[in-house]
Amino acid sequence: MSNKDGKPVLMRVNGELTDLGAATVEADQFEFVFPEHPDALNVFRHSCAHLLAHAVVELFPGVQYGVGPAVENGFYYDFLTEKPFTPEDLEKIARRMAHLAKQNLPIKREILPRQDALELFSRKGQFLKVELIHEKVEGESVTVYRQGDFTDLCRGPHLPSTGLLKHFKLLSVAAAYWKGDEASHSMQRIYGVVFPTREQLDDHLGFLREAKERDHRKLGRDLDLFSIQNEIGAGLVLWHPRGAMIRYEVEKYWREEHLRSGYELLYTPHIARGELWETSGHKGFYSENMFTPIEFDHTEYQLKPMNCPFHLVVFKSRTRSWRELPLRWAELGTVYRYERSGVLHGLLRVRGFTQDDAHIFCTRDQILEEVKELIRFSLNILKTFGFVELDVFLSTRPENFVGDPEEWDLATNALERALKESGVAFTVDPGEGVFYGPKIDIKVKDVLNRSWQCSTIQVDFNMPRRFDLRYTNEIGDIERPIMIHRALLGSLERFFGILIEHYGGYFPVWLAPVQAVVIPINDRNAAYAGQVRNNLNQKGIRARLDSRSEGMGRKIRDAEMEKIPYILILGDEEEKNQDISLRIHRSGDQGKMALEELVHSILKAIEEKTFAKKVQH
RNA sequence: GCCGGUGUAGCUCAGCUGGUAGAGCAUUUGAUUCGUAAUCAAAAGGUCGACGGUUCGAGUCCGUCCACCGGCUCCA
Repeated sequence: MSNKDGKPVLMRVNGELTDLGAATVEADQFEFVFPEHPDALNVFRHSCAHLLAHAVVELFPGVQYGVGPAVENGFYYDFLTEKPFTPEDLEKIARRMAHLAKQNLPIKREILPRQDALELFSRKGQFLKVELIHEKVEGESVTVYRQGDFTDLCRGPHLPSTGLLKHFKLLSVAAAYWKGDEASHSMQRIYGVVFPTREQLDDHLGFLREAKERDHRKLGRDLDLFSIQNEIGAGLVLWHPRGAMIRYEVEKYWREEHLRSGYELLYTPHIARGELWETSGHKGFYSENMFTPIEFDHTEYQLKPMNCPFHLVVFKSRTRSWRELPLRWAELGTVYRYERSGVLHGLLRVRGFTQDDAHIFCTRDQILEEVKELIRFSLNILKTFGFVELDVFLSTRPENFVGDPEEWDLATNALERALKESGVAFTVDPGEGVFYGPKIDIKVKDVLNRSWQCSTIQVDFNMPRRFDLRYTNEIGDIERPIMIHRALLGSLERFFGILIEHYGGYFPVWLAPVQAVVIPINDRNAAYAGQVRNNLNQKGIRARLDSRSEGMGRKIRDAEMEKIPYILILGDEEEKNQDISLRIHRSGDQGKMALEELVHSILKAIEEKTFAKKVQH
């Protein structure tokens, strides 16, 4: 079943992965790489992409193959074809791949003179490859890999033979542009996964199933949290009572934490005059994402895509002293951005959303401390939601930028130092900064180890200049403040989507829309059950009474499916002793206990923002 | 926006080559009063995504649009 037969599949020579068959010269360092080694996985993927192309070329004569790399979770290969592939085609292709793998064809590296390679691919009608050689290959020799009758332009390395590719699955087919260019050919991209062992493949397919089960669009409907409907419009979210409850709790926590950390809150309108967006520059560089202006009273108004201009205008509303800085202003500001129809995706990509925005106005000298504080603050809040593993990126000056390179350096150094002094590991993303300044991005990892962009911290010299912001410094001179933009959760909609998937719909008690359900076993117990429910409500616990004329089993089942953390079951025995029987979702029966004991436990879980836990007697 | 796919009851899905719509779950009502994941029965529920066309007749064929899904590109 597995490849654990002790045979190496690659070599590492002087640190570089190479084919087993490669001629070795003067190796200072040399080791064999076995299938189980993580380095081998990308090669498995890449070789499997070749196998895919091999099968497609055999089955569909006339198809041109483009590029087929290994990617994060598997591999793909792009094909230029008259007719798009159908799901049945995929099955057929997979069968052919298995057949070719079974033949255990040797995969051979060959170096051809440039001219020969060009002729070879021209003869086969593979003009995309000819294009690639012209564009990408420098020098007079071209490396190709050959397996059976199939030859592909490739740098390698590859597995020694196709026989190792046993555990793969083709997942989907989608369109992609040739070389990512919208103006170029539309290609058919086939995605697949491959692993050295059956076990790993099964694990991965299990992961995909799990991810599908957790899809926030499905859970949002099943748990009645939110909807997005045609009648309202694409990308516009309706928060149903249960989703709204969760949002309310998130917002409450968010506000409390901000007030505790020296922020003040702002509220600003959803539209503003067109001139504002000219001053801010958004009309110029952001117009693609802005909705068409509205005109009334001979004045143009614009639905806001950003909150920052409003905050700048508040800053400008009177003179500011250095003694006031830093000013930390936060707003849950709802913005509207036009997104191309094809990119909308549940709560993760919408057209109207509420940013948990904040702008910090400070002096140059304060940037470092403010950023350090922002990092601490962000990590602390993300941790509350169970996001402990993070990927942090520092994005530096892009090619197109505004402002003074010296300011850029100042800001970039401040960000870098803040990260280092905070002891946060990070990766530099060169040239990925916003045009007005460098930024720190924080991506959280959810329970399925998937990465989601949430927080962003951006230093901005540009906006304060455009709005001519000033403050008076210690010696009475006028200076321009620096602005730091930051979103922590990103947007409430997006963050909600991430939370739903992270928790799989099983929210911690403080967020659970319904925290407890009371189930009377018999109509005789209905009055007592009502009392218990009221008692819980009075303690601030969101409890519901299930008084339907249904069996207990049914009510329990429904409560479990609704993912209600605490299920209280009351029959004659409980009523007699004035206690309750507790069931915790996913954990089952917890036995009888006094109501006060349970209330205490629930309130503690709410307070500590944890999941429902077994009660300690 | 682009490429491909999809759109039938609140949800999941049947509906053959055009002849006038069906199941399970959910809902409502009635019966049932039950000890840790589905009690029984009945009823109700759809201008078949929208608009236009072909046809004696369209859920089914054609066109346009809308939305959703998988991607590309872009992004909170």
